[in-house]
Amino acid sequence: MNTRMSFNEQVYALVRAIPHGRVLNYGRVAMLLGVPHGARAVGWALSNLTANDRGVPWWRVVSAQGRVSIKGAPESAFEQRQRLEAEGIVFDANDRFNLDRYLWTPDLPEVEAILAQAAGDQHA
DNA sequence: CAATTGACTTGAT
DNA sequence: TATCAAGCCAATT
Repeated sequence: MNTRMSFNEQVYALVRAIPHGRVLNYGRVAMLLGVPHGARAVGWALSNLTANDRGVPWWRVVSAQGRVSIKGAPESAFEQRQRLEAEGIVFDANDRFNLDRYLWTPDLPEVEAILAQAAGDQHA
């Protein structure tokens, strides 16, 4: 076996595991995947999400500053905010929220299990 | 194989 | 606190 998932696929697998009402910033996703400075790569991966990848809660991935960040698509940014608010996340007057309060902090073993299972499903 | 592109981050101003 | 410039990375061309 050892069907290695591409970085993008690993990103999708991890994002899929983010619990309802919790969030993860781009940099942390990269870090959990073993790439400490791959934040931009994570953004690139999510920007390439298509209708086929539905099921990936992309709105739970935010900036390290506690704000939504979708360039060139104000509508999508608004949609992201609405989805987050629907899950209980409260924004302040500056369109920001306390990241530490909603940040998902999975254990490393947990992350590995998630990736391993995703890789397995893909194989099957 | 080099250049380009982005839903990022951080440190300096 | 708000801006700006430089790093950093995977995927695409």
